[in-house]
Amino acid sequence: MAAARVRSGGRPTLEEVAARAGVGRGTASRVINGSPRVSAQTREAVEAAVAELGYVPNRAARALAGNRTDAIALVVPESETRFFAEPYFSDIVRGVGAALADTEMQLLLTLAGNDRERRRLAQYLTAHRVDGVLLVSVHADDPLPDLLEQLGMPSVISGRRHAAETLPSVDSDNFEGARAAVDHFISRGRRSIATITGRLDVYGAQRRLDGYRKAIAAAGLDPDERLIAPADFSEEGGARAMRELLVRRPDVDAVFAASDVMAAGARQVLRESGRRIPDDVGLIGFDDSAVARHMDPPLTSVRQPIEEMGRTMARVLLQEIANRSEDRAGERPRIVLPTELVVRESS
Amino acid sequence: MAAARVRSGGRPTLEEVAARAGVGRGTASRVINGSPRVSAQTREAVEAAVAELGYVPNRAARALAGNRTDAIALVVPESETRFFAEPYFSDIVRGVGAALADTEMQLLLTLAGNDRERRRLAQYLTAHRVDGVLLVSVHADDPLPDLLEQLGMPSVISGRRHAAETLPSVDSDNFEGARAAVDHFISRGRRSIATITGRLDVYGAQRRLDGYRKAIAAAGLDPDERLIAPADFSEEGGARAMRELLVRRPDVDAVFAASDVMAAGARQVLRESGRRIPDDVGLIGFDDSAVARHMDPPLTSVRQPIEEMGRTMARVLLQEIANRSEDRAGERPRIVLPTELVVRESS
DNA sequence: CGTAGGCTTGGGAGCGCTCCCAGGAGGGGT
DNA sequence: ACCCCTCCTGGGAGCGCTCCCAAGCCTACG
Repeated sequence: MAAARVRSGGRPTLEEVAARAGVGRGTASRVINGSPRVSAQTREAVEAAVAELGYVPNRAARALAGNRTDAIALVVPESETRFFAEPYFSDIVRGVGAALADTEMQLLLTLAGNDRERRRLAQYLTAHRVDGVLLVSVHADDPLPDLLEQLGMPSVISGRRHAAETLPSVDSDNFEGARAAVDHFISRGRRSIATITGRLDVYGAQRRLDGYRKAIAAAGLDPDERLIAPADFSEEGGARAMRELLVRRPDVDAVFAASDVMAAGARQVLRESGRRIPDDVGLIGFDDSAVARHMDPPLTSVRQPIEEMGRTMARVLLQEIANRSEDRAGERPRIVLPTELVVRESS
Repeated sequence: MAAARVRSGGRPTLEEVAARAGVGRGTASRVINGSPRVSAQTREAVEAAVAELGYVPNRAARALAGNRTDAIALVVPESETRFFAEPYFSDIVRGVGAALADTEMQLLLTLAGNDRERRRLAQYLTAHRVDGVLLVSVHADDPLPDLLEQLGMPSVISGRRHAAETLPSVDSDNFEGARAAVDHFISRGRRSIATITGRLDVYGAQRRLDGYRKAIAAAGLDPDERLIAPADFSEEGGARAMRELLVRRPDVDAVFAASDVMAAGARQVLRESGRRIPDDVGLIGFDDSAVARHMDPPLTSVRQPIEEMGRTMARVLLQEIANRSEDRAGERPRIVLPTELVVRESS
């Protein structure tokens, strides 16, 4: 008895839609998944039935039968606190969200602070089945990317771990951004240009330093190592580095900090030392975050198109997922988006 | 041939675990789900097999068979931008995350700005099957809560829509918080105490106003309506309201703003008008957010235990879900958490 | 007029799990 | 010694869908 199988309560199933449209289950499925191998007439009938019944496919059933989940994870190596504090992450999420907006794809946020958690995560991700993973703010010795690669999980990384990144990646042009900042100082007649670096085990931080060096060298300035102060992307770290710089080279007349937050720390120290910005010392940050706009004076900063990076990462990942299921050989895209110097009063 | 069913590639299934442990599928399932009706010996054998095979249950299969998803949605009526900008949301998420940490429950963030989206969302949520929904920052005429209630979806609301809220809710004591703020002003000898309200279609904002009125009346002060300026929780709104207040009652000597952000707007205007805080005018905010601590002077503010609200909401929701599946009658908990006045220099 | 080939179509098999029933093994009471 | 419970256990049924095979239909061509 076919009718017996069509229960009336609860949510409609594919079977019910098919019955209503007077077609088979397979055909109904084809229509719903946009297969071209359906006659126009049939398609219409099924679509009508879907509308009338308010049918929405059951995600779990789909996942089970189709061996996919229509979900991707964004893995952030941070605690909730920092995740929400850093505008970087929210911009990424916004971009990813935008790229996924007209997709069925669902976004899972996964915060995993330490390596142990991240190791477990790999298993977890493959078991709970997401179709792909976006990795953000990964440091060089993170085990997760390799684990995911071994497990054959499509992944995209923001930035990269090192020059020979094997995963598909989306990065901004840290090198050129840094160079532009230093060139800007040079064009304004600054000569003792220092830099405060981020953690150098982060590839992007290294590239910013490379860009700084390149610009100094290209201008024929003295490449004094005392003008390079390492820090850790934190405000306090920026302040500490600035103090060192003032001791080592009191004549410094420009500082390129590898993040706005570090620039904020540096600014504080410069103030306390009685130096005026930009009159005595020019200051440039990196990220062009809200911090930069609200600083006093407003901070010149290298803008990264973070939201676009998020959008691009999502697109690349979707492509990777499609490639894999079609068994096509992927060519591991490695995308670099341009940065832009936003000039304000601090330089 | 039993062995034929046990494929070796891919992730292990329950069946494989059961075979390895030398028990039936049902028994293995019982162990994994912590049923008490298993002998200690059997339990050990299964647990060993799980460990050896690195078995992790397939979520989709579970969801399909068990008609549940082990996932709940946090629905935020905001765009990504505001979601990340407001510390309120991050605290809620942190609390919810904490409550869910040692659960299998997964958290889905769903941002839906307008009513149309929210209407679709109800269907979406029931179809994609989450087990329950957390609603945050809902305004009085939002269709979503009623829709969810009709659909029988367990839901918990933060704050409430009106005095006769039907959904389980977790709120902070807005009334007492406001009253404490005004009482504090009164105890310091302030007499012309104004308030800047939030959007009054938000129940909490209304209650803060009620608390203000109550305190004014209790102290026998003149309840001048010109001391009440409505705004919308935004910084700009706070500034605008403050300007109005200064025109209507230039003698104002204290302002209770229904949010820290509005207090920030008010502060700006007070400064511009040449008034000193707290010497000429006392200022108190609401939320005790980071803004309050970093303001100059540091802002006295009414602290809401937002993170705890998140934690409580999650707990209540888990209870609701459990109740429903056990068909127990729920008594619709309505929880109100205490607020606390954090006194700083601005008052 | 026969047949090959292209389109559509229906529906069986199976994804991995939970639910539940029935059956076997003990244990205690009379 | 017998019966009735209780406790554990195995495995069938089925969740709603996708995949895929085979069958039906039609057109076009020899």
